[in-house]
Amino acid sequence: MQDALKEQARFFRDLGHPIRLRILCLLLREGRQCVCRMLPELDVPQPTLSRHLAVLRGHGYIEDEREGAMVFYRVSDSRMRTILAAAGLPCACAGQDKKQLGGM
Amino acid sequence: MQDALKEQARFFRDLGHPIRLRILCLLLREGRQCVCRMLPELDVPQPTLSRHLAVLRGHGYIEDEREGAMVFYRVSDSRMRTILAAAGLPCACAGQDKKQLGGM
DNA sequence: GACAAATATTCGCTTATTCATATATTTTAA
DNA sequence: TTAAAATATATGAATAAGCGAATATTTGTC
Repeated sequence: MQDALKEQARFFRDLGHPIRLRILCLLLREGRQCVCRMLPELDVPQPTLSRHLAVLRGHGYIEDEREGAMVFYRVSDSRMRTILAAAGLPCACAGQDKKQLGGM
Repeated sequence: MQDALKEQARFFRDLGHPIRLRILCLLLREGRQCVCRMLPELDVPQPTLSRHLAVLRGHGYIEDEREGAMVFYRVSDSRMRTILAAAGLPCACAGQDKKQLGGM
């Protein structure tokens, strides 16, 4: 019962980092993106990006698909767009359409 | 420009604590509540509650009104109910009406 | 003014997060 | 099988966030 609360709290803490917010915004906008293209756009050290991706992936907010040497990520948590938009992040309002593209 | 992101991130981090989530849920449900009534319901040490209230107050999510020896709090951030509901917190769905009661 | 109730703040300590640097893994291509 | 590109993980140090215990502040009452 209290465990649900702890999980909700972790959810918000996971969102509570500028780089992770930028990753989510980027993915919501683009729908699907590989790390090598996020890297120059986000302009952070590669291990840093990778670690933040691991946090988001580890808790199920994003999913990865390997394609050859590249790994593509996309947002897999349906709450994400609504929450980021409700919080006032402009990124989360746009790109709603691209989400279906790139898919199977 | 990046400062807005840092502020958004802090917003989520501020939400990222079980006690603070419980405080917000309680206030959304009750509309307005004094610390002395939150205390038994949340069942945490008084200084702990006070510190978490200070975090929420300091960043403008809640507002306090002193009435004699008691201090009443209420949610002052309009995003809060939507966001907590979108994140799946059940508390945030109820009590929508009580918000106007207890007013001046 | 003295005291009690309600609330807030400070202090030292512990735990969690984050970062930078180095290194490892996986895949493609030669 | 060697090399290079893409991505991930490990390590140790720095910073932030948390708690309990003690103390301070404000208000009402006598």
